[in-house]
Amino acid sequence: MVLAEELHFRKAAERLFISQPPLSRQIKELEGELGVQLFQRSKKSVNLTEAGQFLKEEVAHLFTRLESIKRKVKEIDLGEAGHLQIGYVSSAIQDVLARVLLNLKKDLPGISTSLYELNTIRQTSLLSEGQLDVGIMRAPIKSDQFVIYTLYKENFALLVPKGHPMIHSPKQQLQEVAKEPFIFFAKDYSPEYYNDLMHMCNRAGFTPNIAHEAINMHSIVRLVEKGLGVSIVPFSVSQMYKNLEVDYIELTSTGEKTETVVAYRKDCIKPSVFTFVNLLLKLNKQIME
Amino acid sequence: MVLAEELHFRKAAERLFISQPPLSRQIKELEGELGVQLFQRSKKSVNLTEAGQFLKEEVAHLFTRLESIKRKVKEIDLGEAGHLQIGYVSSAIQDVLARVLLNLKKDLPGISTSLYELNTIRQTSLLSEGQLDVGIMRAPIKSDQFVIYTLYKENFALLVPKGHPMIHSPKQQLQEVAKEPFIFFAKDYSPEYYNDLMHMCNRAGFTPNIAHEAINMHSIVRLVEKGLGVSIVPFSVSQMYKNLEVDYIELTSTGEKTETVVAYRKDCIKPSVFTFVNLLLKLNKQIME
DNA sequence: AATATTTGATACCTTTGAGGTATTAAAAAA
DNA sequence: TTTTTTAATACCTCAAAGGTATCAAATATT
Repeated sequence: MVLAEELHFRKAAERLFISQPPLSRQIKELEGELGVQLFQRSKKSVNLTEAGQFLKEEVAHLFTRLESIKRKVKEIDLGEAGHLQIGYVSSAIQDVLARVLLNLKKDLPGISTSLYELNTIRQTSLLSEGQLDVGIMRAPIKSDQFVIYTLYKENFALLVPKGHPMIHSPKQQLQEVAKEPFIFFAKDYSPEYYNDLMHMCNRAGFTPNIAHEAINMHSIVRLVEKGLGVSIVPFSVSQMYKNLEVDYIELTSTGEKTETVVAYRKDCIKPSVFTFVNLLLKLNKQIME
Repeated sequence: MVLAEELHFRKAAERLFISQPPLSRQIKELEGELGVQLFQRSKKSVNLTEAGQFLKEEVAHLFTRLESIKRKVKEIDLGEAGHLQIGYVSSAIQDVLARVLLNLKKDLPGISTSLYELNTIRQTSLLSEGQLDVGIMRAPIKSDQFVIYTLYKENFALLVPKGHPMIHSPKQQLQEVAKEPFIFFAKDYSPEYYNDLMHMCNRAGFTPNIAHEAINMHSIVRLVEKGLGVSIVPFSVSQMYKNLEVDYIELTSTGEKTETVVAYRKDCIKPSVFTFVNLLLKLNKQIME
């Protein structure tokens, strides 16, 4: 390349900080290896042959490309580039997640993401298989192969259709809806969560009449809105569905709390995962204050 | 690359025909140079990091690209690829040229061409400057810096409008149109050719009355067709404009001939030029027989 | 549980080949 | 004619690529 630019053996050798003879030899060897004459030499001048001209242009492109690859490799290593497979539960407030993604897009455009709405069980298994890089899900997580950070703990809320008599009741205790049909998360789909709710009801002294089961938060709220029953949901869900015809009654007295966490594999070595989780924790902290 | 494929130092070293320790060192040096960890090593397994995975894919592309570049360089060297700047005079039969280009397109798609209709003078100067690789033009060429091959020698023909009385004349000598207006190639545009025609007329005992000058063959034929005069053209032109309302009277008795040649620079080193000229001469010979 | 085997890393030695020096032949400049 | 400049050649030197021996840790085998 340098000789192709200089078209002068001595000057090219100078630029390469070597002496002229080794350069002459290098070029000869290259031509021998390709089986193609690249330079037209005479005592008075050195010129590129057509093949040499072509090779010079192409190799210049290769070098440019190689440099950009090296830059990107460095970015990936620093967690400034990469692709993330992210899972989240439907009940998690998507507010923080959306902010994180906007921030990433603005400051670290090298990081791209794929998002999957998945329940906690599915997320843990996909994380284990390496199909998922990060999961935003609901505690407790039994496995010990994950690094887990709490995003927030919150009370549950009783979810009732708008105009339900209980909102005028003075005590607002869970027992008051013991006789009403309940809408739960499907048991085999999210057993931990199912059990949580069941225990709450039992402690309140009744076994709920489960009229319907659903597999995501949106369906539950819709069913309640249509008057098909009541449900118990994390209180933050009230932020997600403000404009629907439902009411939320925070269950402060039960003492039960639910915890949303972010998790990734202990043996994770994708730098972008750390970038993502750090940003998530930072923005989450800001929102919590 | 080999380690990224094998994910096993010993096996990779084996494939590279070196022992394992130097490979370990090479990888360590590469990682040091990039400042990025590419492999996740443990005693039980070797894996690519995200950065390593990216680098592997990109470098694989670079290698593929490099191979295709080497192939093309070899093709250029063998005259099987390249780009040719070709000049030709408007009076040359384009039949051979068209056949050459079709043959090239079919058998040597790596060779692309740019065609320029130019007079002999312009072609010789562009050839000298290196703006043109090959010229198809009319002899004589004065310069000694070209390799020149004769394509064909031919008689001139008197070009007259269809129905001109001379076609019924028994002798068909040039003198018979001495009084008629002539259409010539512009003198400063193609002086050699102009002089040729002038000498012919002089030898026939008259000085032509030049009513119009034109700068390409097509214009001349059109002007004659419209009855604006007569002209003298190479006989092969009759093959090019068969369907126009003109007649050609071959001037066999004058003894004057015109020669079409192909030329390129003596110091030409573009292999595709030789491919082109050889093909041109071969096809021309076939046509002449 | 004990032993054998396999793995990548380390230390140190060997040798190849990249680079340097001296010089030449030919062309260009003085 | 002399001097300078250029790329090529011959030969030498030494750095760096590769090899050998070995280690420590993890598996596999007994």
